[in-house]
Amino acid sequence: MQSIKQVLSGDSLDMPVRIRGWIYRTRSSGGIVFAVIRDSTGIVQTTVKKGTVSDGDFESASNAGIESAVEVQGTLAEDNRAPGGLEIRASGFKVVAFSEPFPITEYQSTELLLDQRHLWIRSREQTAVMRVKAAMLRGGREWFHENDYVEVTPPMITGVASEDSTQLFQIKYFDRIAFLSQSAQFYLESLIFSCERVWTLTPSFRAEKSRTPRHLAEYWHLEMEAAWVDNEGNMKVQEELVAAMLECAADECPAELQLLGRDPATLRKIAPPFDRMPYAEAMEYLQKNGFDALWGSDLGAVEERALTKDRETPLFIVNYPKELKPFYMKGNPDDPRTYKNSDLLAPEGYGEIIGGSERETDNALMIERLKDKGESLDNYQWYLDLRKYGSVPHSGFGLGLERMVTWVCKLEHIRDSIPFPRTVARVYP
RNA sequence: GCCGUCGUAGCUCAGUCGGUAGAGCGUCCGCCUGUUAAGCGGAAGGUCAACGGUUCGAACCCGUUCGACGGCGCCA
Repeated sequence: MQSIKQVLSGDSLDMPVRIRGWIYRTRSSGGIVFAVIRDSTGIVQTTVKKGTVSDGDFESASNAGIESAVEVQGTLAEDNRAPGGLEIRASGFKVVAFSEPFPITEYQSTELLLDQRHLWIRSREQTAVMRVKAAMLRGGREWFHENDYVEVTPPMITGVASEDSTQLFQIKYFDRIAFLSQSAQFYLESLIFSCERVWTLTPSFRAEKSRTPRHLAEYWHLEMEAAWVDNEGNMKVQEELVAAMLECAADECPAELQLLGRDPATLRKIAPPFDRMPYAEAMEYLQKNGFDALWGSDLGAVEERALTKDRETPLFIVNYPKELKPFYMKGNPDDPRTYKNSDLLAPEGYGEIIGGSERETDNALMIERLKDKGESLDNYQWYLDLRKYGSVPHSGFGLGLERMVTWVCKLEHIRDSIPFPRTVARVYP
């Protein structure tokens, strides 16, 4: 048994081959059936002629509809009438399982594709996205390994909010209430005192009622935290990691990227260092371009698009005003109105993919900020402990994996970057 | 939370002025030995999202509800 990719790329011409997979398209013309077969690696046309195969096999081929599981043996032949110029001329055609009429046909609405998600993920586009995502993850994991980071496993059930607590999913936890994690950051910060450099990949849950092409209620969060690293060092990690993920995707999935409309060469060109633009400068740029960009206002989707739509490489926006960011970021001595933090914006207008900062080490400052926000200190006691016992400068960030995939795969909506998207309006299938 | 669009055959949609419900694709049957999500002939397939109202008469006008999608804000 061979994969379709092996059959098409090897030296199988005029040789006997055997494949198995699912019928992708089928047409018949009396005594000849054209069945295009799909497996996880590609598609190829097979031709089944009456008289060339057994009558039973011919009847099977005639009756098998789209998505029927089949096993075909035959000879690979060159033929310019075949899509792609190669086809398998069958000597045997076995149906492993006939398919009922497939619900997804030529015309599809968004609603149908979401309702039939468990079937739609068989599509070539979705398959390509999954492979690109896997390659990106492998590139990232290897980069962390080569740079002496320890992969750790924080909890996903938590009793404390690291962001706005209205955005947490509540769960029943025995006889009390707990929350689904929206960030592993506090746990990673705890772990740097032993491992020094840690990273993790976990699901994060956000109960924001966001209805946009950039939000999921459940997404995969790639987070890193490292001791002895300042904000600039934090950005170096980000750009090297992103470049490593892009390189692996370009190396392992050139065909998948092409299918999705992404030229792998544009990814290979992206190398550190990425441009750094202070928040203040970004606001000036926006004002010159007709935006009402006042100091202290956040960058919305439109602003992020304006800043990056003509760029081919990601852009760091650094030193945001304190009122826009959470309490645990390190103050910026060069401009006390701001933090030592960065957001990384994807190019081509795809928006924010990473948020990170150097962390505050002064408990008094953090307590003051929490009180200003009206937060109860009780939830943060263990976190504040971390600054009492040998606190060190440290930094970290969180990367929204699906946001990065959306950019890399040129997707219109983040839901296509994950097989079973969880959004405000949908938990099925 | 706010703004907007849409619910008609399995799917994608049309449906004029309020007057007995339409097409293409898919399915089923028949024909076809080079098709490119083929072609030709035939058949089956409908709670017009739900409920209420106006009217002699409602897919169409009005109201309510439900569902889906698009956008904003917030975030990764």
